[in-house]
Amino acid sequence: MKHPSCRPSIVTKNNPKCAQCSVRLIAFCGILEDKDILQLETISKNKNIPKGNSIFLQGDEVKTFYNIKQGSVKIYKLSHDGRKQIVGFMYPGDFLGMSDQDLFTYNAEALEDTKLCQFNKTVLENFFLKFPKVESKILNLVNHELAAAQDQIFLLGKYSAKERLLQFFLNISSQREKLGWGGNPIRLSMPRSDIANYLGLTIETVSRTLSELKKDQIIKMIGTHDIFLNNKDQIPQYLT
Amino acid sequence: MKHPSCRPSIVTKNNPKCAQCSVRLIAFCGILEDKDILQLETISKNKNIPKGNSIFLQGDEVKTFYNIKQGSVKIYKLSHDGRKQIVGFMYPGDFLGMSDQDLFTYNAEALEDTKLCQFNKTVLENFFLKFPKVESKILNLVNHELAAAQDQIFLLGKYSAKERLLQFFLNISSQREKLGWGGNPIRLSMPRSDIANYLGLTIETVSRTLSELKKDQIIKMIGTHDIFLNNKDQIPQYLT
DNA sequence: CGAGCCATTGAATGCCATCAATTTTAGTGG
DNA sequence: CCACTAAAATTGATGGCATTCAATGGCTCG
Repeated sequence: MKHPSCRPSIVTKNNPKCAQCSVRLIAFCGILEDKDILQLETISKNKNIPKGNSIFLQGDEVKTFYNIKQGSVKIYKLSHDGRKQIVGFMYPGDFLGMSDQDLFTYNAEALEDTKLCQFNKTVLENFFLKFPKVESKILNLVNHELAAAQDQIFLLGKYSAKERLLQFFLNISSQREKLGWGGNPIRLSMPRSDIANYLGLTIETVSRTLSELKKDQIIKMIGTHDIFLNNKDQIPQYLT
Repeated sequence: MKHPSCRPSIVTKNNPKCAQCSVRLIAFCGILEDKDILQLETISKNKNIPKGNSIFLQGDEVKTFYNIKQGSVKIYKLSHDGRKQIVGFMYPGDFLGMSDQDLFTYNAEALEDTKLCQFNKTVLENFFLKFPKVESKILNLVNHELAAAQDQIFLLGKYSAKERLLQFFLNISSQREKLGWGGNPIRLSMPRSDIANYLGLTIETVSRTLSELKKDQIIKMIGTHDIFLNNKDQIPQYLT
């Protein structure tokens, strides 16, 4: 800490500097013009979540919304008998915390060190009244999430293990492209156990299937978490 | 047609009479007061879809929204190689047609003779500008749909055949209760093939599992489409 | 460099799918 | 109302893909 002007490294601090935010173009705040986004800045706070930490838990009261600026997050549900199912992964630009319930129906946990923009629920809802198009934008994002969930239902209901993994890789690829990063190769920010759980498979099946995909020259792996898709354009044909 | 005042039996006609609509309390229009709902009435049309007919198809342009007044609808996706996956069923009070895309990503088909309230997309979106809380209500409904889709992901990823069927019955039961009908017995408005497809199973497995549930006295069937849940309150414990 | 976790590979089991046949239901017309 | 027919549902026999159980290999990080 060199200068007195440096804030202490607390988890929550003000002044997110929305105007030059890296996810502004794809996030909900992107529909606000420069003059209006200053108002949003005054009601938002930065929050850093270290890898492996929870952002909120199933059963917690919904009183905060989040915007992901950096990192990645897994969303999972627990049944009363302890079974766990990951229902989604979220990435920079995604809006987190919307619910039709008063309590969260799922857990959110950081897969890597993650930076969030945090809003008080009531305050942001009042902000909607002044800028209705912000709420429209969020409706749009939720609809997008719903479409993704329906795709996942298709995957779980009809795809083989090999198809599930390939579809998963393509999803990550297009996610990266949306963020302006390269769509190939891709990086898996989660362990095999999370991939398996998300895809309705076991770790062993994921591992075996990856070995097959490597043998068949469909993918190439650099280490255990970076994957190059060999004929990426050919893959979608035999899915969807 | 006894009186000249009777309209011809066309599929689409005006004057839905929102004020005394049977689904008003649970549908999106329920947040409007009596004086405001008259304005909604002027932009809505009635539409009847006979059993088995499509409401819209995957790839169709999104230019109409629907509100289900009576009947039931199945939502399903097709992959390019012809595989089909039902991703949801919709019932009276549900809002149909929202999308983040310009084209529908799924098909909607009436499971029984169904009555809809129809809105032009652009017109209803302009209506939102005048009554923003209508859009808030729809955001709420979409969030509810998303939560249901996440539940279905859990079901497909972690539940056994027996659990899938029981969960499905409980869902229908609570749907009926929301409509003020009895939650037990329940009526299946779709054939076995649709149940199987929705639950990620085959017709044969559904049939076999139903036989087991009957043998174990967990359900009692009246005909092939009416089901009485014997100890309904006990069932949820061993799910969720 | 070693400990512990994560990933991979192997062998055997099991649940649900597939293939096949029968029974029941529902719809139609005599 | 009943016979007739086609579709839907049920039941049986077999098989396969992914799981489960078990062991080995390979990172990663103190």
